[in-house]
Amino acid sequence: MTTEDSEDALVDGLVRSAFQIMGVLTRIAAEHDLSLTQLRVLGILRDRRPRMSDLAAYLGLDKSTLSGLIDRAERRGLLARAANPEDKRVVDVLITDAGRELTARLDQEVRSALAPATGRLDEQRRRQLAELLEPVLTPPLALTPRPPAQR
Amino acid sequence: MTTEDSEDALVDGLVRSAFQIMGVLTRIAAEHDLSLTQLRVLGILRDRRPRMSDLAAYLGLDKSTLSGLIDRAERRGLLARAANPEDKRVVDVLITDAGRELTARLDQEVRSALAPATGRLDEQRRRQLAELLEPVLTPPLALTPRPPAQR
DNA sequence: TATTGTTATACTCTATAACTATA
DNA sequence: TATAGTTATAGAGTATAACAATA
Repeated sequence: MTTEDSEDALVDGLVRSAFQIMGVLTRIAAEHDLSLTQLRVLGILRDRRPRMSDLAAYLGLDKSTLSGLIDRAERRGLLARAANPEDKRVVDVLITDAGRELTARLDQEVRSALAPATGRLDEQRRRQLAELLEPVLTPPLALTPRPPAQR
Repeated sequence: MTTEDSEDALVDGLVRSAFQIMGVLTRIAAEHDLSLTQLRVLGILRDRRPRMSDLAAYLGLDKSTLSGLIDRAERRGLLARAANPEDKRVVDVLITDAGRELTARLDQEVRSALAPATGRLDEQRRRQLAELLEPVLTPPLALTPRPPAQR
């Protein structure tokens, strides 16, 4: 118990914190009739306008799954589909003003909900924790540009 | 961007790491035909034998949801229901030997999958990160004992 | 009466397979 | 032929409501 490997201890902590964070995100999403995935999509679209297939790949979902997901959010006016002029097969996804407003509200609620937890560290430790987390994080896949050659 | 509040930066990092960890857990669970929740239940049952209602509350799920979840895992022989002698209404849930073996394998796969990420920190920093994470973590609800008075 | 758990129902999430349109 | 996306279908996850058994 006291003999735990530093790597094991870190994985335990990361997994526990992941479940805790997901619990908060899931609850807040549900309070706005959103699924966790929809909340995540809104967050992604805040500063990106990907095509369906790239978004699906980024989320690790099948294209067909994303179709339904986008359908439901589009019906609620949170995001929209748009034709891609360069390739008529492609459908781009973008956030609407309503979606952006909701996302800002969700973002605020998440920060408030986590404040009691993050507030248990002082300013310096918070910064230190964020810094130590950085190298562990996978860089977010770049969804935006589209290099003409490889793909 | 450089002017970000330390609390905001920490929340961003925690949320990103949560999605990353959940991605790994979901993939590994799926490779064994398990849902993320089932994987989590197996992990919980490793050292606990809760009643249905407590497990549901701990997971933030409705009792009816848990019934189906336990049904499917029980059909696969990973866990079992048992009558509670003290209260005939109660159903306890426990892991089977097969469930325990699978859980150990899953645990190993998770650690391997995360090794490239955690390995980006040296021994000392790993320990430091785990320590800083500790105060942020909600203590896991005690599922085991059952104080006779309150509850 | 209140609590524990299951069942019936309905909707969302998810993947696979088959399809259409475009490249 | 290959790629992008949708639709049809089916199973799992989820909650609400109604119910049975027990307290």
